[in-house]
Amino acid sequence: MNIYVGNLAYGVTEEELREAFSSFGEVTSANLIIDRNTGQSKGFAFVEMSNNSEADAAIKGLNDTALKGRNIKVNQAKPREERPARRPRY
DNA sequence: GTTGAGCGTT
Repeated sequence: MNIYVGNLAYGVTEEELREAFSSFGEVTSANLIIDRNTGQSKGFAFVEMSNNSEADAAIKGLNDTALKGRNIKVNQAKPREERPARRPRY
């Protein structure tokens, strides 16, 4: 179960996300999205949990709750969009 | 400041 976490404060880390979600169940992985160009957080992240019922509980329990001073948005993540591959010149 | 990456042809 992949979980999308948006509206994050820039100061939030993957560890903090993992801790927050681990209180609802086992966190398989936490992935805080960082802009590759600026090196700054994009303000959202993805948390993967092994048990989907626990994940659902985490979504309900953490959605729209304060984290580092900002209310986070938690939802089931959509499949990552495949980026257009750059192709060789004709 | 809300849906992810990087390799740098996948």
